[in-house]
Amino acid sequence: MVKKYLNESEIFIRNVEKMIGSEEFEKKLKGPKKLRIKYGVDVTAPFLHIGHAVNLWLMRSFQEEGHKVVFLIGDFTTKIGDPTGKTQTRPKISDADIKKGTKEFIKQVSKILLTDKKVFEVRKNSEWFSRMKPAQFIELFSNITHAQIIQRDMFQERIKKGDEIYIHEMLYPIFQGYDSVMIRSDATIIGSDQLFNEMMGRNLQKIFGQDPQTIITTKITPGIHGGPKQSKSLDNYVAIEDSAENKFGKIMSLPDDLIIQYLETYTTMPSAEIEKNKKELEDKKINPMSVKKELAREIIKRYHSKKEVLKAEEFFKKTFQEKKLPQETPSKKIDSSKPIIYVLHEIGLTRSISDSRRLINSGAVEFEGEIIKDPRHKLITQGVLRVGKKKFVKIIPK
RNA sequence: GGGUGCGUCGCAUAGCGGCAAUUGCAUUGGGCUGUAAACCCAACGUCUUAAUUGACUACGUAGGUUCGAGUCCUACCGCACCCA
Repeated sequence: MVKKYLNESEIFIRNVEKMIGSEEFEKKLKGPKKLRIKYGVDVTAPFLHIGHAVNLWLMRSFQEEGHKVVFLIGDFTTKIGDPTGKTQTRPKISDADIKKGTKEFIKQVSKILLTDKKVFEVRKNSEWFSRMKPAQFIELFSNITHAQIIQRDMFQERIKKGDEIYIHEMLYPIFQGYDSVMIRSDATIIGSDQLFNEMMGRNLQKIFGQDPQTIITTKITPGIHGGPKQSKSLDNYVAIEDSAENKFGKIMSLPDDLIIQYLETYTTMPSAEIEKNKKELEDKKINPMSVKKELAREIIKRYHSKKEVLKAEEFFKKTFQEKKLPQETPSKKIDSSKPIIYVLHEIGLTRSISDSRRLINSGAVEFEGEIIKDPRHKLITQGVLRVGKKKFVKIIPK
């Protein structure tokens, strides 16, 4: 156990779920050499939310002690397709896409990680895989047995159900594992879904005479509606790229019973203070809303300046608590001769004209604070159009 | 290879030949609130009309029977189970 390390570091205690190879890890940390931390990414989906950020903040804490994060782009393996996901499709991906994705990814990551060359290194796994000859691949595969691969729970499930397992899917973990060998990874911080693949890394590292990497998995919290973990497709995330205002709003819509969990996972608020909040919430001494505001401030300040945090809160107050309209909204030019029902659809506030009609009928459409009930109403003056609680567009008629 | 059953709006589910199609969840809007939960109401294919007016498109795919087909028939595709 790395009790020592764990006890010293709150970020560890709060966020780490499991650690494999902790003894070696502690030894290495005590040694003179700086560690190499593998961070494998799929740059075809350059999208990070605060759930991903938990891992990144951990990496950051290592960087601050001089350890290096190796940002590993799985460009070669992307072409195979990771069976971890549900989809079987293998999109063809061009070098240009990879370049673009990498740039975007690093932009988002740099909100958290240091990108100084001393502690940040970018690599691609095509560097080694695309140079390997068939014979070398066979040689690599000969290190791993069938039984080792199919013990993976996902494969077991498929076997039970009588579903197919394709050869390339079985090879994927080997590729990902070999990456650890090639970059001489000392540790990697991952979500538990990647555990199997990274274990393969340990296997291969041992075979190739290296110290196996330590695997650190982090705890997962539910998405902002309380259900499953944050993901893009479920639209239940707070993205790193979201504006401060947006982050604030999303956090305020969080169910009450997640407040404490979110404080622990996504903020650096001292544990003692969290404990205090928890108690006061339980005893109903404090309004959950005010704790939630605190939560929002704490999360946002990790990604934005103090000024922006204040601005976001101000925005929230004005817009939602005092029901005033926000000053800053996207603006769109519209054709003033068209009835509102069409305009709504054209500027993307509604799905279809029928949808516009429904929303108008249910009183969801407001212009400058006045509910519009007539679908044929024409917008001839400039102003803010609002649909539902959250959608605003400033319109400029012409 | 042979047999049986099944494929319906995101998921799940109903549908004796007259159906834009039931119900639950999810979603969206309104109310109550703290852009929380719970709760109440409503909507939930597209376009059109002053108006549920009118039209078009939908029940795995393609044909057929019928005034009329999600519902019956045939073939195909996909899925599940059983036999070999």
